[in-house]
Amino acid sequence: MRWSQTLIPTMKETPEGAEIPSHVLMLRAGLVGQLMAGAYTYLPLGLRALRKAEQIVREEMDRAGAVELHMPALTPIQLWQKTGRVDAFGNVLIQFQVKRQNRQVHLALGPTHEEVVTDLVSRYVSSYRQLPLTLYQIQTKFRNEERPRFGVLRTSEFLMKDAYSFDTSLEGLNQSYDKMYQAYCRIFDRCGLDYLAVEAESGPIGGDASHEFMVLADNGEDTVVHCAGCGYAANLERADIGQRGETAPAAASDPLTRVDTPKAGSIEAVTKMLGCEPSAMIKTLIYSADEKPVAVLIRGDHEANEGKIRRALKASKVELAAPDTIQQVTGAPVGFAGPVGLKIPIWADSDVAAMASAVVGANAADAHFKGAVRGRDFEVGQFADLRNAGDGDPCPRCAAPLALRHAVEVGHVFKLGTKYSEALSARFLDEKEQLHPAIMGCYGIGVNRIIAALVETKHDDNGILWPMSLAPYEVLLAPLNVKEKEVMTLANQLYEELTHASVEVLMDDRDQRPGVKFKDGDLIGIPLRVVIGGRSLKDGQLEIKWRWRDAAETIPLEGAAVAIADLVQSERNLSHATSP
RNA sequence: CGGGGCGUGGCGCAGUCUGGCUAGCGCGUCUGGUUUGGGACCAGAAGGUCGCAGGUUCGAAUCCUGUCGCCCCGACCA
Repeated sequence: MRWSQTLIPTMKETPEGAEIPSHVLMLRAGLVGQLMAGAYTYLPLGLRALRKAEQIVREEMDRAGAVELHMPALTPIQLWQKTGRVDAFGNVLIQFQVKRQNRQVHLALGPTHEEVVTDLVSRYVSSYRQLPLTLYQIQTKFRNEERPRFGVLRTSEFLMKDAYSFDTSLEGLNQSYDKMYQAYCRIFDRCGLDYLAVEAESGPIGGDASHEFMVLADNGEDTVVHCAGCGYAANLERADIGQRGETAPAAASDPLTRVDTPKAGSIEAVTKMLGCEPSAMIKTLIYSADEKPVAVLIRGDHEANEGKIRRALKASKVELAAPDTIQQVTGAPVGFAGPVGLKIPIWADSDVAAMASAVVGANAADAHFKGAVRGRDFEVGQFADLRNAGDGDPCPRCAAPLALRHAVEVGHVFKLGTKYSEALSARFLDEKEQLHPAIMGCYGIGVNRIIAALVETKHDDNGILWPMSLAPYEVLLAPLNVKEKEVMTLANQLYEELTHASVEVLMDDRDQRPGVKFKDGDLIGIPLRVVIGGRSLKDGQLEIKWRWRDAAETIPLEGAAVAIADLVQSERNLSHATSP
């Protein structure tokens, strides 16, 4: 492609509103353009990178035995009603009605396709002989994000590879899952991403096992917990915490004292007023577990984890109680709950066990207790791990300190079980003529996020550092002065030769000064730059430079196309190990 | 949904507090010329409903009311 004939609107300055590197660079390099919040046009350069990521995903899915199909993004609302996900998705599901002759048709844009694919399988699969089967598609998904952000990292419309496996047994599911897991590793390796496969919460979608593929990045929305000692890695939502000293509280001599804490309904306000540390306080959170109130005690400097609470209580639904429930249960407004005198079941995080005496809410407006001692002033029904891990907490496997890191989720695999196959009657007959729901797994990759995560993590001060596998073009041909006949004759000849050798070449044929071409070239990050003109040409040489190296080299003009094509080929063959 | 910030030629900004000539600056664009190894220089030119609507005023980019949009923090996120 000749630069003058395509659209690569590079920008010298950072557009207003772009803050994180991927957003800034994708806009500045002319990869994407914004239409509105959460909706971006993929410009020619960005689309090429996206297509490359898509193709890598497709190749590895095919290699893993998955088969591609394409389902409609337009779906009937009834399908979502059958599985109860109209409510589960809520405002995220984009719904609308259209008129068809004399009736209204209620539709939804697919945010994911468990329903559609399961419905499909229920129509065509009826025998164990047809299973296992893994179907996938690469398609635009629609989710009405409450708040799109971070440029292309979180948008309302995005390209997703979604795969669904159907098996006759749990062993089968495990095999299908492992195949996808391995395929994901190959995909992200080929894309040159530094990723971590972490244990993840499978969420209300159901299922018993789940992994997320995370690219570590400071601007990532997710938090993962990682143990450098043994390699344990998990999403913060899911991360277990190692053994904590559940020692009995020291016999405290402090009396239980009621103190006035007017309007201090938060940990921060109380610590300020009483001059104590958050770690000397106990937060008393009133949850509604399957509609029944329960108190959960968490040390003041810790964060409650609803998933852990739900599992500990063996409840199917847990949420913070409504203010009026709290008022009714504690006799106080939100912010002043405490365990002393509470009549509902009391659970506590393990760390609460080791607290000698604590500051707690007094179950009365504008009041707290100092010197509350477990066993004397209140009792805890049961202890469990109910909080988020923190930096330095012990690893659940090896007890080494855990580290918290931000990350971008690029892929997610999980075992679904039979939730959808039961709801939508995707059943098969086994060899004993028994009817069973298919056992499902589902596997997603955010294709746009591959690109955004790559840019986010692989750049320098001058621009993007594409790996060969995702680069919009492999070679940037830069004739320094397009008005010199000799230079352009050579450039055109090289362009033709390289193109015929199946090298993807972008030729900067703009009538611009060298500085402009170099700056733009670095910004868009094409791996190999070939300069024609100037000093080197006088000596019968071309200058070549890898984007990620500081120094340029020269190669003889004679046989240059072959030499460059060889360089490109060898770089293509490398894994990401040597590219950035 | 709560909190904060911002809307002025294609891009980045000043001007708004304290209303007052023809709305400026840098980049980019166009024309002509000189240049050509890290975002050149000279001369000339085009390009604006100051987000939108209403109000106050002799007079509004500027003050008031409403509204739309974008960004950030938080809540939410199968």
